[in-house]
Amino acid sequence: VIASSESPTKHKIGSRHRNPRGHGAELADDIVTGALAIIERTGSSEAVTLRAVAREIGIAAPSIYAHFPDRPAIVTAAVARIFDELRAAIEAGMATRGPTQPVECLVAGCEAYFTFALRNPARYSVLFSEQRLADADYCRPVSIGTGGRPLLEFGAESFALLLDGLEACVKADKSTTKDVVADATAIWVAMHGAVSLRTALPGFPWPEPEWFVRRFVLSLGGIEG
Amino acid sequence: VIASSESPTKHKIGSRHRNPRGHGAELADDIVTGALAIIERTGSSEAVTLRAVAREIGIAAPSIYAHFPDRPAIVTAAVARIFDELRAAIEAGMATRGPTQPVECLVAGCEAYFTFALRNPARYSVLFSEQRLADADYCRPVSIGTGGRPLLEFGAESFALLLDGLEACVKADKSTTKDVVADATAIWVAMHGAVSLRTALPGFPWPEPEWFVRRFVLSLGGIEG
DNA sequence: TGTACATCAGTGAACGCGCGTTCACTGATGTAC
DNA sequence: TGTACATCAGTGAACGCGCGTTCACTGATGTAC
Repeated sequence: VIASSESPTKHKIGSRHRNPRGHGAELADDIVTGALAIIERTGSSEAVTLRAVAREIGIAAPSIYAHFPDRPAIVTAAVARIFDELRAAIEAGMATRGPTQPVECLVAGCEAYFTFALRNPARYSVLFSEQRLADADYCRPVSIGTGGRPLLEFGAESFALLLDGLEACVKADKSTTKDVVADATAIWVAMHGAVSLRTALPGFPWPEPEWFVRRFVLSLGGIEG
Repeated sequence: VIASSESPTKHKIGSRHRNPRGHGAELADDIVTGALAIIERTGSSEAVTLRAVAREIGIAAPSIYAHFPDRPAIVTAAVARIFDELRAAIEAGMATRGPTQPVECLVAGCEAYFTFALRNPARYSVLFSEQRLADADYCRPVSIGTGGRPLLEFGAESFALLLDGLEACVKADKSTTKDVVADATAIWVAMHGAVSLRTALPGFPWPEPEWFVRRFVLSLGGIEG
């Protein structure tokens, strides 16, 4: 048994320095970052075990308990970060079009959603993974806000961007939809199905992403019907 | 340590009789049935471990190796059964309409798909689970048959029913689609997104299934555009 | 200024568990001679 | 008809692994007096 050399598989053991006094909470950020790295590398949130995260960032496994009560809590924190990245991507996409082009603005936002999911398949797939949502407890009903808008716990801002985008089309007489929430939901689920199946079955002869997005937005959004 | 009483958690240990000579292959069926029971109970194909299946049907774990090389092979066999149930459900749905009602026939088939998924969420969720598809090896390209139809390894008959249904609408001048395969794909992914998100987020204020199905089929299929 | 003490930010060893997999085996049933 | 043998359909014990979780601990840093 060779004991002196460091194992190359445990790449980060000892690479981390103890946080100075009063900065202990910074480890929580590192834990989430480690979890994201594992999700990225394995493509699955199942691989985010306490021990794997500890290995990833070079700490002992029990140290995690000071910051997270259990495994799902780590994944939930990682998901919150991913939802924030997604929202930022959609906002950046929509910002490429001015308020005088509501249809193109909506399409650009949806294309940004699609592109984010295709470029970050591992990150995206965790967001609405049944596995994860069963671990966390998302069976309780979503409360409803003004205008019949559902108040989601996660992804609320992203869904609001979609609702706002479609509503802007209605106000500019570009959409004939009678139920913005229902039609936005239809656009969302269609895009989700497209990206998740595309990721799961990369060998299938998929249409171009742009074709999908435009078709979903225009057909399901009641635009140039 | 109490050793005499049978543990109530291992409900089926010893409940199974050895197959008669020449009927050893029948255990393979029981293994798949056990796997389906576990999928149904846990909602996940991850829970289908060799030991869990063995426990379920009352055999020793190593007995499985005579019939399946590894864990994913069991799940794949279970998935083949589920795809067959799905195809039968779609066929039954489409059979309620005659060939003179191609649009309603297509809608009925898609409603059957939707209903199957909502009534059997655990079974359905395994079919296109990224987890499972990563375990199996579905990254290789799907070959293309006549008319640009993809030749899927699983679910081919179900997808063919959708293609046939939409093509019948085109032939009856009910659909203006220019690309049957692409539009059928759009309908499929939209329905998949709807059922999988509905299952994952039961608390969301979802529209009625019938509304979703009709909207997807008519809008994305180029019917009464 | 010195020193005892409290707190913080973690660690290392150990536990019991379920897992995939291997190995040699068992006992019933058929078959060749 | 008897009997040795081959085959079939499994079993039971054991292995090493990674996991969540617990427990008592360590060592540096700040603080009260």
